[in-house]
Amino acid sequence: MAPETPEQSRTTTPDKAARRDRPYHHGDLRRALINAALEAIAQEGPAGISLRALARRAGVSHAAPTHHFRDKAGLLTAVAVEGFDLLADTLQETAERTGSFLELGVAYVRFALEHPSHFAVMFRPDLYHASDPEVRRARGRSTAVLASALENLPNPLSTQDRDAARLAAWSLMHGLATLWSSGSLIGYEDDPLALARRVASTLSPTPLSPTSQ
Amino acid sequence: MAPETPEQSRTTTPDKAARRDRPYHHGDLRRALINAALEAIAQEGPAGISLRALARRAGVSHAAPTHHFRDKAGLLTAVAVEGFDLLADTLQETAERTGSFLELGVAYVRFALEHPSHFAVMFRPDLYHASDPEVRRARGRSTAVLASALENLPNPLSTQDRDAARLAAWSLMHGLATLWSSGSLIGYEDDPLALARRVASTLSPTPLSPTSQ
DNA sequence: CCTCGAATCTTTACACCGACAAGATCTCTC
DNA sequence: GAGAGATCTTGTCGGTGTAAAGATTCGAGG
Repeated sequence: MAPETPEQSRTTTPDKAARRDRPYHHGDLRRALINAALEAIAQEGPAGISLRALARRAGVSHAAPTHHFRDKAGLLTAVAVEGFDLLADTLQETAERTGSFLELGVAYVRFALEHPSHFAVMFRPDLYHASDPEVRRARGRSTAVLASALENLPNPLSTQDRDAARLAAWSLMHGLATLWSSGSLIGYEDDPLALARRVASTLSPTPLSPTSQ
Repeated sequence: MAPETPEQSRTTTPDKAARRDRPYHHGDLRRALINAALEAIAQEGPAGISLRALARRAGVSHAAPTHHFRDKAGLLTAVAVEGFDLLADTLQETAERTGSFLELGVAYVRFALEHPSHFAVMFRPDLYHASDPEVRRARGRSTAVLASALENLPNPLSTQDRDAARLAAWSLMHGLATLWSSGSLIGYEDDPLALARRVASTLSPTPLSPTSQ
């Protein structure tokens, strides 16, 4: 790595390189740090990241992150907030588009697969400031969307215990996503989304929703 | 803390104090470190523990753990092994005693509640040496017991897709246990075992097994 | 009993990390 | 265009994981 090029090109590769001719202000260090964190978490897990390494990766000094996130937990708090908002968006969109109970479960698992770094942080409140108002808001939105979607859907669940049924649906998909992302599902087939469909069908015996494949 | 008492009392409180008159060899440092780790994990999570703090707690120098566990991940590997063996024992005993599908699920959740430190490590392979032969053995035993127990039980599940049903049962209880221990279940009732019963009943609509309360 | 190798523990050292404080540089508003 | 505030740097401190080398104790074989 030799970023000795003295030309004043602005943001040719804004993500990866640590350029020395960078202007004093990074431009969007906050986002760059979050992105670097997401990449690092995907590779080494949330416990393996270091603020200093992320700062190096973004081409800033080791103390630069302090001002954007108060501390390491602050950075992971931002990741959790982003994750819960993303999850809420995904669930809402899926519920409105398909109206299918099964597809909602699949969407939950798909979120865990497509955003593994977010998912690895969100449900680990010991890693971030769980009582931060932003994270409370985002988490609340996420659970609210999930609850209302399960409420308004044609219910394949035995209506005997509505609360238990909702929690069962959530637990089922969360458990599957967790087991998969922890690598505990070796020996099962290798397509987790197909697994999600088969598992979700166990809860809702309706053969297939006509709204989607 | 001033353990300056020069009396040569041997092991009056063998667990907690860091006594200076301790014999050069600890006696069972390995177990003491694991126990200290379990306590610390229960309080601060697996990410918050430090080998040096555990060594202090056990009253030995900071490098003493190296010989028993190769490194920090080695200590957590031992915790994971112990956890998987404990889980296998619990599940087997429950299956043989009650023969109830519902009770098996409840036992899974109960294990997560009664051994939170073990549970917090077991399904986080980025924290330990997941390919260690001992942990492979213990994990394999655990899943084998679970599989065979679900196989031999009177199946309340739709037999259409046996594999999916087994995975669904596992995912359901694992998800519930995970969500609970991450504190995501605020707003539900406060007894997780009762929750487990209600959730498990969602999967198996048989009202109640007569073998247990 | 005694000796010597191996197991266990200590001491020392090094690089890395998170957090803090103080100063440098840039930006933006009035 | 000047100053206030935001952003980043440099320097520092205690703590941590790991490795190497030395001290102490145990235990097996003479």
